[in-house]
Amino acid sequence: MKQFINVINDEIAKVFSSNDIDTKYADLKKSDKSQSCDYQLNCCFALAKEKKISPAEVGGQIVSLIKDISCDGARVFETCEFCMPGFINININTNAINIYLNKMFSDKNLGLEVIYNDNESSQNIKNIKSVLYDYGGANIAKPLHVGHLRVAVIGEALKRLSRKLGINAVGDIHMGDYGLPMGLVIEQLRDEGIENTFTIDDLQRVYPLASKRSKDIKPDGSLVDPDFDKRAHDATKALQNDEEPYKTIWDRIVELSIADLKERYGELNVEFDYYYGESTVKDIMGPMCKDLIENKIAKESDGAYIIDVSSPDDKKEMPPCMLLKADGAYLYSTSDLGTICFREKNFKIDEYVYVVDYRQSLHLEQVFRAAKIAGLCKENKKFHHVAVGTMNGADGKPFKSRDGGVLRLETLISDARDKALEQLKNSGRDMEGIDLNDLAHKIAIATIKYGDLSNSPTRDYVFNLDTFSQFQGNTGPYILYTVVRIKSLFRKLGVTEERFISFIDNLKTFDTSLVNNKLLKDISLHILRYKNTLYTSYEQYDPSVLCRYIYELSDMFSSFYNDCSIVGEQNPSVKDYYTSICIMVYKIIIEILEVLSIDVPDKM
RNA sequence: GUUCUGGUACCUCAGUAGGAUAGAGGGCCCGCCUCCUAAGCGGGAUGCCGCCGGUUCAAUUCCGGCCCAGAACGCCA
Repeated sequence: MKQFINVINDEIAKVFSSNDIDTKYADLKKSDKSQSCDYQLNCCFALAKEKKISPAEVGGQIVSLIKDISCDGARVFETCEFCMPGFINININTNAINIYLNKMFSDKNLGLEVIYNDNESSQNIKNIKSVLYDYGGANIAKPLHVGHLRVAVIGEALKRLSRKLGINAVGDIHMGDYGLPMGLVIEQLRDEGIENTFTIDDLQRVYPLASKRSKDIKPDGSLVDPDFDKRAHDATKALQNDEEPYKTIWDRIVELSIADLKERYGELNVEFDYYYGESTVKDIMGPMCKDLIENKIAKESDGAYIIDVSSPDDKKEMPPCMLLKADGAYLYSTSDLGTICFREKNFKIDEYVYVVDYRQSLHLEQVFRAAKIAGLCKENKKFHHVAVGTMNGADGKPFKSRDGGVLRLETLISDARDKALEQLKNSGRDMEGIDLNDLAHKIAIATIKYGDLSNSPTRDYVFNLDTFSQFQGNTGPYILYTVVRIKSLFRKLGVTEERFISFIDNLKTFDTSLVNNKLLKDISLHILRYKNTLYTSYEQYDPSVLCRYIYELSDMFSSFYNDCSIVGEQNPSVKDYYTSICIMVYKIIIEILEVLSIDVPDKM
């Protein structure tokens, strides 16, 4: 189903083409001056130049050409006039808006269809039918910290957004589950004699201990415990050869860790389809490297093996991708390339999206190029790196715990929960029969996730719990509050989901002269931009577009809520109209919160 | 050193296919509950859009240079 604004643009384009005006100018823009008009057409300057007449003359001609256009039997423009120095200002007819709203909400999918069948989506995403999101990066045996928050939350939202648009999307956590850290942990567990009985708490305690033990040096620069470091290396190698008891211990580590990760990510409503890790590709890397060396794709350099990934039309210098260390050991790039092999073999993917810290931009660029050069995937395979910025503290530096260490995600969530609980208690509201802890958790998650998602993914942002917890402004709690108020209205009005459609049906025939409310018109026009907003968000890999959209919608709705008594409205026809506005706002916000994977309580 | 990213209100940030008086939120000041959740709503003050040049009828937006901040740059992941 075509979007309202595109329907109008198409009508304008028809008129333009039969009057020798380039149809590219049939492009309505939301007006910056929303007080005076809804949309504007900015083509007068360009056309004036083209046709060598004044903008005013062009404007006058265009106005007379388009002012009477109609769609679905309804006149589209209420007003359409030229304004100096060169704008055409347009007000949309409310009746046309209501007819279109009815059409949109009568469609169970709100007018969305599969993106690659859609004549409105841009060329570069049209062919995308399946996307794999790589967005976890958690490490086995290590607790999640704030650094894991952004990628998880953004990745999950992008994955769900794809699905909303009919694209087959899968998420892979791509765990760090192999290599030296494993050897360190295993040896430490063995030293403590708990290699068969350890718990997840033991693991999280042991890792920093073992890491420190292997690195501690004496004043003269030599290791305090060289034996331990060597044993850890040996254990790592033994594990790679599936030797016992290392294999059994490692299996237990993985099992406990995945269970814990599922629970932790679950608190954030983040779930992965696959818990693959570096170990998944351990048997792929060897043959892959051998093959690349034999085929001269990887070349020897200072004992190591590298793949030249530079290209003649590079504007910047592009260092080679390193495949093997001089001692023959694998690197990050090796496992990333192995992972591409694995995914190509086991999935049918049109685009790979890596939601990973921006500091890995160069590394990933090298890997993507190397994969193509090495023939691990097709030359035209699409790779995209969502270069995620860091979450900073008030000082503008990466967020730290109070004592200056890495802040655990758990701690962050529990701080937010405490804050929510405190706010609930201070609100003086009747919370009879409500599970306060559950509610506080929902608010906390909304606070944290929305705070993160509402910022541009590729930029650093300042995390401030006090700001994010507020009920004013573009915050999670404010959005939740808006939805909860609408839910409360539905209870008062006796409106249930099943009855939504009957109210929507009334829109078709509603006598628009009964209500002359600019706010309601703005809300309606905003709702009609839903599809376009999802597309923009998808094309830009940016969930903050969705946040801004529902914030604006919530903001307008709150004003409406304040201005008009909905439950108390006397005219039944107007009351139904108000109700349908509530329903539409509610549905849109709920759908987007589902994409952002933020739960909404019934009351708060 | 090379390359990348950013510099917009006191703070946190949008925005611009070049265009009409540059936008939000917080904070600050002033109003609004006999009425659906006031954790809400309305109003107000606040800007050399980093600096200098160029292109243009028009530049915060495009181009060039510079300054400042952060980041990446072969044997860590």
